[in-house]
Amino acid sequence: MMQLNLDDPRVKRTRRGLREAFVRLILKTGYDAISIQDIATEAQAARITFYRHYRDKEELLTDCLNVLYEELAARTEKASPQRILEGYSPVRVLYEHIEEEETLYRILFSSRGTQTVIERMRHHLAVTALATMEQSGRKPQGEIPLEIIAYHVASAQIGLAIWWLDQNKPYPADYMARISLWLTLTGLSETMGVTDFKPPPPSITS
Amino acid sequence: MMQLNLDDPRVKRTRRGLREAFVRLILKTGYDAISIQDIATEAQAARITFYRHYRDKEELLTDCLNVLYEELAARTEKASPQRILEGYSPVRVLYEHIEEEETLYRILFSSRGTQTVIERMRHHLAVTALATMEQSGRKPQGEIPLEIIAYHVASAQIGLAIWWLDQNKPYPADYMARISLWLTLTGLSETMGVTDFKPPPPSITS
DNA sequence: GGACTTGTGATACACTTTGTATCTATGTGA
DNA sequence: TCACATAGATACAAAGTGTATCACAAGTCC
Repeated sequence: MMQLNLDDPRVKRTRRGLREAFVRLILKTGYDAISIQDIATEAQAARITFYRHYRDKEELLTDCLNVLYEELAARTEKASPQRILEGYSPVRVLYEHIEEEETLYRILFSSRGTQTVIERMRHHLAVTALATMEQSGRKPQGEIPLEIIAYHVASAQIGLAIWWLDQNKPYPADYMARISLWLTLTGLSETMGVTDFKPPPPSITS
Repeated sequence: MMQLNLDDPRVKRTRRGLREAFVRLILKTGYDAISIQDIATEAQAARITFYRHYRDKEELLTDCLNVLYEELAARTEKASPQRILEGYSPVRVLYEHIEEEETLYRILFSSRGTQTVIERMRHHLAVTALATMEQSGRKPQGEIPLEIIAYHVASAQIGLAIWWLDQNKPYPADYMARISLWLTLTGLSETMGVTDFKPPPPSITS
């Protein structure tokens, strides 16, 4: 592909048009059903123009979603340790960003193919955790919905396992399983021996 | 598509052939590069045979990976609350299963398109968490690698956010952010008021 | 403003892939 | 062995892909 000058206003206009058209189409018909021609038509551009800018749909999608990563990364920078105390934790930044860019995040998170299986596994782990908690007959601090706790746990567990395999299993499976269980049970404060900072148990009102 | 008798040995043979051929090809060239013809050829079948069994690649992929979910779900059933004490936690089952079916899990977890962006976000959150922990100057219990803790936290946080959006935001973002932080810090034991059971801090030797 | 450069649009083409139809052959179970 | 369900071979229309060429329009620079 010949190099285009990304500062040229025509290039910027065209690319933005393609990105926006793509997002509209994904929301309307879903990723897989879209052809290059569809994107070009929706963006009121020639099909060949698409190929001048992107190799395929995948590349355009990445271009669309990269802004999310960059924005999030930039904002998270500012969430320094001290400011966590004031409520500026990276988690909060994440949630705020999702609210702002909800459309793009929906596309990002919308399960494509493989994802559905992971999703079902996570759901299963969550349901299992939920059952265990309900059987214990205890009530959570601050009336936190058990469902949330269950998905927190399941996400951490599946996610860590994915990381582990991705890293080519740098530790024994058995060791990982024990750590995973330990971390979900005791949390960071205990693990890191932090006693000075603890947020209040969250409630939906305060 | 006309219904096929899944008990017919010819059908079973054909489907297994297609599944196995597909897995081989994915590992060799990656999902996207594979055409239906490729799969049929690799499975030594006619292309039309593919269409008799699956609507498209996606459906075949799902068929390939469903066994993972079903196996995992079946095994997790057996991990009752009492047996967690003996080490039969759902997490352990997950890790063992991954070790057994490593090839399939690799395919399942291999990032397709959208996933890479989520992956980068998760990585960023992990790095942020890592930096915070390092700045604190504390050592974790039992010498747990900080990297693992970081990815545990990041996975839980991203995962819970995905769930939240998926459920159409049943709680305010602010509330979710506070819960997410609370859970990662304090863990299940404290949240659920469980004091009677705590596994020992994991070490790589024991 | 005028000349030059660069990006876009229109058209065309070869090629691949898809999804279906039709007919024949072969394996399966009663 | 016979009826039937499934697989293979071949063909075809339709859609999509990726590239080439040329004319035109929009930006840039003096």
